[in-house]
Amino acid sequence: MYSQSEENYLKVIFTLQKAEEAPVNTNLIAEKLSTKASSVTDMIKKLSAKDLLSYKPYQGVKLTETGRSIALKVLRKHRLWEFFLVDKLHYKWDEVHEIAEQLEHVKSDSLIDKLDYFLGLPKYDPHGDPIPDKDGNFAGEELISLKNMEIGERGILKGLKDSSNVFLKYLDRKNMVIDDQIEVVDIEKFDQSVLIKTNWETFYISEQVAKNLLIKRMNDEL
Amino acid sequence: MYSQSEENYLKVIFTLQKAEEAPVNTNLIAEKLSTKASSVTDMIKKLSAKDLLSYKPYQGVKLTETGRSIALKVLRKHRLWEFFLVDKLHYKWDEVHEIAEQLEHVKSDSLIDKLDYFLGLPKYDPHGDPIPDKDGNFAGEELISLKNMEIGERGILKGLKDSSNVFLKYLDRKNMVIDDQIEVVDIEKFDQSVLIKTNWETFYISEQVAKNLLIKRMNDEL
DNA sequence: AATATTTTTTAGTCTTATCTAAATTTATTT
DNA sequence: AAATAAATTTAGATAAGACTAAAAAATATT
Ligand SMILES: [Mn+2]
Ligand SMILES: [Mn+2]
Ligand SMILES: [Mn+2]
Ligand SMILES: [Mn+2]
Repeated sequence: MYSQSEENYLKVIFTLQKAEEAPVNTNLIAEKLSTKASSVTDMIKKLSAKDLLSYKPYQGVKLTETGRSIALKVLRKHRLWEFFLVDKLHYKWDEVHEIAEQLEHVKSDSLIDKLDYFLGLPKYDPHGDPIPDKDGNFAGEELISLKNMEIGERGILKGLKDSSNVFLKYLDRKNMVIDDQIEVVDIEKFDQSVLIKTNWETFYISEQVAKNLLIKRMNDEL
Repeated sequence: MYSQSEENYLKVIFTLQKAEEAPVNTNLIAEKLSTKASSVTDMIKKLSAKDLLSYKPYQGVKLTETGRSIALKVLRKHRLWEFFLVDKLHYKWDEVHEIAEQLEHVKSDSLIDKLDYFLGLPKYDPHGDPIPDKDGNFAGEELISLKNMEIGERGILKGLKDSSNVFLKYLDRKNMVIDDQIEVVDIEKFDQSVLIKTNWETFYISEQVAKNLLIKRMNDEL
């Protein structure tokens, strides 16, 4: 069994490792966990001694297979609980993260699989993030940032790069939800803002917003 | 916000205080929490400094109103989660306590009320223990121990004094569940064992078992 | 190549919650 | 009323996880 703190480190390192390919550095981890670099070094040593990650001083860390599989389990729990909170308790998508941060640490071999079944084996959490299954396999669709789409292309909003509450609330105000169809109508040369057309309206979003929307391209042949 | 440890102390002191009326003594708390008396003294001082209980050295402790209301909240959470685990995830009643011990410490003002509503505002947990409502009010029925019933009396099994897994499994083997009707057919003079009649069979239970079954008397006029 | 800056690690401290062993207080016997 | 036993508290230690300040290593700049 691993402590809450250990689990949080593994989870954060996993997501950082996913984003950048290189070894994950101390300061980044510290920032994501709102702690200090020295604390990170301490914990890194502990996790390294337990063979959950490999670590060369000053060279950053990389999860081992064991470390990765623990991180995936925590992520699975986090996302399933988020789904539960939204789908069954009718929370809004910007209200569930903090609660899931706590629920993800509940220890029980059977609990999460029973919850998964109860929820109908969902594939994505309320923010469009894929939920790893029992064996740690993701629903692997390659999503691209809306920023990388060209004029005329269409796709479906499937996930978010940024899931901060302030961004979630912005999307709420724009009435944008996961699974919306989106078409790129125009891209403003000056500031890279994007004119998009949803099922209901056509409006501009900033480059920063476009960057954080993950789209599943629609192949027009289907 | 209170730590898990603080919440566990308050909860245990509350239930002990309920059983015996006198101030709760150190050793009892230590035993219930599987810890040492010296640790209990330490924590007691901390809780006393926070005005959650009153404490005179060597004289045991008594919860303050604040302490009591926190204990009730924890109990409410514990029992609602147990209900969720049995009713929605289909756990058996002897499998839920350990998981609920963890879930009861999840912090969120809205979560437990939403869960309560989702579950249909249940009044009793799977072991027949009353679930305090939002304002800390119990469903107050006075239950009596089956041991105190007389020959010929009838009643309904509504709760257990002992909810240990070994007892719960015993009841499973006897096919006894909450809300069963029970009639006292005879009481053996020699060892106080009780011959009871349920809807399906008639059989003997030991005095010790009788002591731990809580019955709602059936007033025959209704 | 030498210097300056940034990143990371080490050293030492703190808090929370435990523990063991010893001292103290209260309760029970003789 | 002593003496003995039991319950409780104190004293001192330990472990996890965090922090600040200082040292060391790696990068970047002149
Ligand atoms: Mn989240
Ligand atoms: Mn999410
Ligand atoms: Mn329980
Ligand atoms: Mn219960």
